[in-house]
Amino acid sequence: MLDIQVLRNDIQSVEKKLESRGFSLDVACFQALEAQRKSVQTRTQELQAQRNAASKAIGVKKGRGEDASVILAEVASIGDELKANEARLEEIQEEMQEFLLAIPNIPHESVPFGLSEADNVEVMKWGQPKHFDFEARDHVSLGEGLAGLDFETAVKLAGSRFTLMQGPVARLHRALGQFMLDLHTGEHGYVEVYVPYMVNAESLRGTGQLPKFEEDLFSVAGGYYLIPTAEVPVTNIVRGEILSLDALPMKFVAHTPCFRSEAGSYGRDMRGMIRQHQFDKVELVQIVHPEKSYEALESLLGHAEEILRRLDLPYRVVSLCTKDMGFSAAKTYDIEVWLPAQKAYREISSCSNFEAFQARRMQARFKTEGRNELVHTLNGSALAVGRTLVAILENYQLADGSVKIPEALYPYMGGLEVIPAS
RNA sequence: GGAGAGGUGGCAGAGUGGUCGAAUGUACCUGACUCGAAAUCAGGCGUAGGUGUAAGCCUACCGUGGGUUCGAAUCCCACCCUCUCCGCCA
Repeated sequence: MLDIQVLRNDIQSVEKKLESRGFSLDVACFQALEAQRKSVQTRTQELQAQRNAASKAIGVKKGRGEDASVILAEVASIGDELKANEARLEEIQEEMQEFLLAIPNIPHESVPFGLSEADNVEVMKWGQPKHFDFEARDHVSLGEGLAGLDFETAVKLAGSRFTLMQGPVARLHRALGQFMLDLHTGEHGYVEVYVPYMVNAESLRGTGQLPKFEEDLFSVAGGYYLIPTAEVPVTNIVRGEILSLDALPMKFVAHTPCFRSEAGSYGRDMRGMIRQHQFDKVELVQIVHPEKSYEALESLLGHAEEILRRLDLPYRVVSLCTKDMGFSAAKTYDIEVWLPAQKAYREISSCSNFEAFQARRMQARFKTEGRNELVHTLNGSALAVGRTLVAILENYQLADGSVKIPEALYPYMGGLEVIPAS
């Protein structure tokens, strides 16, 4: 959510900045609402003050045993107008809230301008895409050859966009989650958290998934939603809190499944486990002082990259352009890993600084001299576990269809160094 | 699932229709005293919003949402949550 004061004072410049992400801000609507709000609110508060004064006077008179019928008659005449004004004010404020909740974040000045994915800017590249002296197979073919990935049975169990993993491949998947958690807690200073996999609507509003993107979520009985990312429960830890200055920065890591309806992506990535309704992810979240958030974004990105380096997987980092960024982000880096079968870099992590956008929705603040200030929030995948598994299968494949285990994972694989083709 | 108790400021804890945004204690901040500290004394100390150049003034908030009333922390209704006991369960 944007600061309403900024909209009041300088809506033109906000409009211009949002244009760069392809969002057209309805300035006239805002100004009309704001004008109404101002007059109705002023009048309402005036009437409330009158009523309060009269009620107080009645109390005083009655306390003395005097007659209060004159004032009572007076205050009765306020009643209807007050009620009407209060009701109207509430309507206007709700409308205003809805309006504000639907506005995306303003891109940071360092974000490249662009109107499509093609305008994303490559920031750096690490490692050499491997070439094989045989035709590289994709993870679906490899996984089935290892008796490790079974999409047909997953369809029977649940439907499309689910995976059944078995044997060493299932173990490799588990190993990856463990490896990532251990690295971030052991070397990068994150506190491991275990969180609910279902959350309420308020949490989703806090991080920006609601009210605009309900169709991307799975909702379940009882008013809960399955989390689309650990970002939601983890970031909402600080919702409604006023933190002490020395509590910052807070750094959390969580390994959770994520559930996404993938509405609107029919036909995209239907093959394999690139795009699933359920996938595991290790998520980093930082709650930081506003002056430190861009520093924090770079370090968080580095923490995610470190996983790929230790696994020796070639990748590149791109800075998303204005149009391609998510709703809540002020700046986003994607990390893309090399997939030999697709001969392309594919997204495996997304690291974003939300500045105060989520904090304002959540009312997450910290105490400074004299007043309370909104924190900045950041998060990033480090990494998407399923896609990392895909990357390992494809990058570590051997000519006979067996797959080597990255050395960093040996301790987690009980000595297994190669998953043999069956 | 059954029975009971309860949700008030950072914490503890009063307040059951009226000058209550809320006593008191404690924590915290400032000042005095002190060589310094402790103790003591004085003052300050919630959040959000409106309005104003400002000082300030005003409004809302006592789990949440409704209702009754001139007036609600206090009365009524619904919901949420916490605790205790019983049952069940990983």
